[in-house]
Amino acid sequence: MSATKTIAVPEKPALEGLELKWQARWEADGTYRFDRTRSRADIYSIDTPPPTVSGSLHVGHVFSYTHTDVIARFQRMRGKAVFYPMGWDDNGLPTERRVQNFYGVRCDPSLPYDPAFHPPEKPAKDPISISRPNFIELCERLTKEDEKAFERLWRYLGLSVDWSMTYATIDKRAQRISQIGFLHSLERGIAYQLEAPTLWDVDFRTAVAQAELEDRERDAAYHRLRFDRPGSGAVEIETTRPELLPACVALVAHPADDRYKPLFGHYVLTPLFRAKVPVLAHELADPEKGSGIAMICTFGDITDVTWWRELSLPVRAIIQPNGTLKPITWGQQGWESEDSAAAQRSYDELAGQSVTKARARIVEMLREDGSLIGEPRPIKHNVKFFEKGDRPLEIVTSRQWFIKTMEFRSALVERGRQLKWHPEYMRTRYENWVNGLNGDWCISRQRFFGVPFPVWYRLDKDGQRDYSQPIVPDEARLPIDPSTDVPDGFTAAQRDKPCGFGGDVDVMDTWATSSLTPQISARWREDDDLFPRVFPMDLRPQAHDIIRTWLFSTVLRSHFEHDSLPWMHTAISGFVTDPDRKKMSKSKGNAVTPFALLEEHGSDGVRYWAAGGRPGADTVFDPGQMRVGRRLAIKLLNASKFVLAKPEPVGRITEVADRGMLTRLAEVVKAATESFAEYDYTPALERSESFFWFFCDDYLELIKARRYGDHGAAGAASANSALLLALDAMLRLFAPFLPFVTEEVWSWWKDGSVHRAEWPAAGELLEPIGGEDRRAAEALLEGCRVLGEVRKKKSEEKKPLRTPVVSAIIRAPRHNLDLLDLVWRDVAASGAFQAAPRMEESSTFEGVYELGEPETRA
RNA sequence: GGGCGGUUAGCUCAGCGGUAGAGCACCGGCUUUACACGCCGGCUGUCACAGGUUCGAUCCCUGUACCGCCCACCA
Repeated sequence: MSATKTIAVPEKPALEGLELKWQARWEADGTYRFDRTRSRADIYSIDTPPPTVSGSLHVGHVFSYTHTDVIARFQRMRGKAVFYPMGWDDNGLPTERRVQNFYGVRCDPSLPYDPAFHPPEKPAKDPISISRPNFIELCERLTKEDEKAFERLWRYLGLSVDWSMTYATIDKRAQRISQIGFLHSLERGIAYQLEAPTLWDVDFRTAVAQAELEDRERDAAYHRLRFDRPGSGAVEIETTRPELLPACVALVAHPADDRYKPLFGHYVLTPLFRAKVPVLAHELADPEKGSGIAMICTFGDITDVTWWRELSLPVRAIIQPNGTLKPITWGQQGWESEDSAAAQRSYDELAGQSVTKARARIVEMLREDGSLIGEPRPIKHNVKFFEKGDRPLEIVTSRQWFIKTMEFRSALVERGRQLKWHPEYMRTRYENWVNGLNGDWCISRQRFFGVPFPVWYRLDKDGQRDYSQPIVPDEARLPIDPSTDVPDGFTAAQRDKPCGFGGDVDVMDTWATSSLTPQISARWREDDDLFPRVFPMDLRPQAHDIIRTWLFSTVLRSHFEHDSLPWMHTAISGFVTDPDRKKMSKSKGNAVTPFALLEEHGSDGVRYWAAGGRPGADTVFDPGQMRVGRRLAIKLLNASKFVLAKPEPVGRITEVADRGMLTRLAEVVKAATESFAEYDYTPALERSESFFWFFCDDYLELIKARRYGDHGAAGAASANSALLLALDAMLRLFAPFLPFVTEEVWSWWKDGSVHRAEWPAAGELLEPIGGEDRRAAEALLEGCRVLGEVRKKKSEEKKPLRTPVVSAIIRAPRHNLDLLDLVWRDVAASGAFQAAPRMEESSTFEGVYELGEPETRA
């Protein structure tokens, strides 16, 4: 504990300005600096979520980052050296999109770098095309500014981050570690490259991963189409995507479906295009759906991919990366038709069109042709979208990098079971996700602002790339950019020349970097002293929406790379919801600017509201709770002022009320410590808070007169000593939640920071009174009960509280009367009893109080 | 379709085998030498519904309904 210094209490304590005052002091004093000389057992390390800097922070961030900070502060006070870095997620699509809009530019990788380029003051109407290096410069420039704004907010909120340890997911270290991680995966055979049907966003023109999908309900329609059977009759199928008819390669029905059994192995002709396609059997076909027989196209959805693979079908791909239908010459290899000329005529109407336009056109043609049976039947159904995208995903065949996940699913579930989840039930989300994986993790993106794949390919004499044996750099060279760096043994002049080399043009999925945040912040393969001190880490805090992405991928990478979990605990925050239970978000227009909130309610007030959200629980945005928190902080100022106003004399704690109060506080300390240790910070706050209000409203009122010396020096000394002990402990109990006000009060009478002080222990409160005093605690409550009765009486008679009680009869069981006797002098003083009451033994509780006239004051 | 949470006072939530709790809101009072950014007091509930276990259920079990979320191969 810090030494007591000269007490200096401000005349009018206030919350205003505490945020700026104390964040500056903490920075100057290095209060939250990580001590890297400590051993692993004495360190508590946190894998802080790097917020996406290309958006603004919203109240949800304030909420969940407060949870982490509360835990960090508790661990620090328990004597741990807390490793609490901050990262910025500036890598990836959100930044690209923001840069495009902010500066009015588009990246065109075919353009050369222009060193003289400056973006216009205001974005032009039509986007300016700029080179990839110019584009990346703008990304870096804008994210730097965003990061500054974020840091300002975090400091104002009071996050006890060590600001000397920041990282960004696009910085050199993150690039290097991402590339090392990738090369290790390549060596281990975990990473592989494949040309295959891939989920594809036609607006961003990139592959995306399963984890980045979301379902959205869209209007669609069933179109019933007739496929002729050469020679005899026809088959009718239903489809929501008639524009994919030219890509149809087969029909499929369930093997047990008697309606279609006779057709299996036979051929039918597609309408308009007259392509001969087989009728096949597969168990995924659902007899209940549509007509019970479906057309397989390459590719309309993931089921098509499964059928195509399992039934060994050919490819007839028509969707181009930009989402339009590609030109086809009918009659050639792979595009056979019974009537190529007619097929060509029909298809020419569609080629070059977007999916939507092609659909409208083909429906007209099918109607004219007579192949459309009846009219389309409108339905609503769920369609897969890239979570950041605006148009439904397509499936496009392309060459991508993958990380194996499918064959490790059971090992990954097992890792999830080793991890301690807070709350426990969030583990189910993880297991659902792992068990539901339907393909390996696609980690390559056809974008610009990301970590490049550190590989090159040899070109043969025709200039064709040899993907079978990528050229990789030594680890010492990393990070590299294969589009500008040259592999060993080649010269720059050989780039993209026959018999020369070419660089991989893709960048990594942002999660391929984010999945390594523990390694990045712990400086893996760079600082061999630091890494083992903090890794595997203690805590991963995050929100539940990214269990399937960030949490999963981090567990995966650590499993392969270190054969361990990346951390022991994960604390999952809920969302902030608006009063209608909807998630608050910018896109829904209901988000609130966090800085304004902090200024209005004070950071401590906002933190108080946030700390009321238990791990995992969605929490309603509630300014009312922020006001309650602010009130609590103000109360702390004033109660502390009272305690510190006259802290003399001190001495032995002999009075029953004082001993009872300390006994009760010790219980609170024990309970708070236990729940905090289980990452359940909310009850710790609740218990502390309710004790504090009891302390102010009842205990202080009870002992006030004695404390002023009305009953002699010994009584005053007992009160003062108990008050000081209690205040000291309460400030520390509140310090993780209300860092500003507790530090302010601490500074009035102690050296050093409350945030470096030791977490309170029950013993420090009980030792001065010779151990727990249960009887005193009960007596204190008994005194409060009588005091409450007197207050009620005065309130009912609408008289001031200082109105004297001229006579009283108190009826209660013997036991209670004895207890009351122990604290009677304090009760009499605070209740303004003018005479001793008549105590009557009774099995029930009753108090009869006769009030006098309040003294008129001069 | 599978799963996970939830349903307690007007609102936000705690409690989780022994006669229902807090804060906010509301109503009524009070210049009380820490605080009017305050203090005191009051009002408010078939603890979603139906069964079961138990001496006793808001709490445990089964089912139902509704709300939120996650997952799924939604032609």
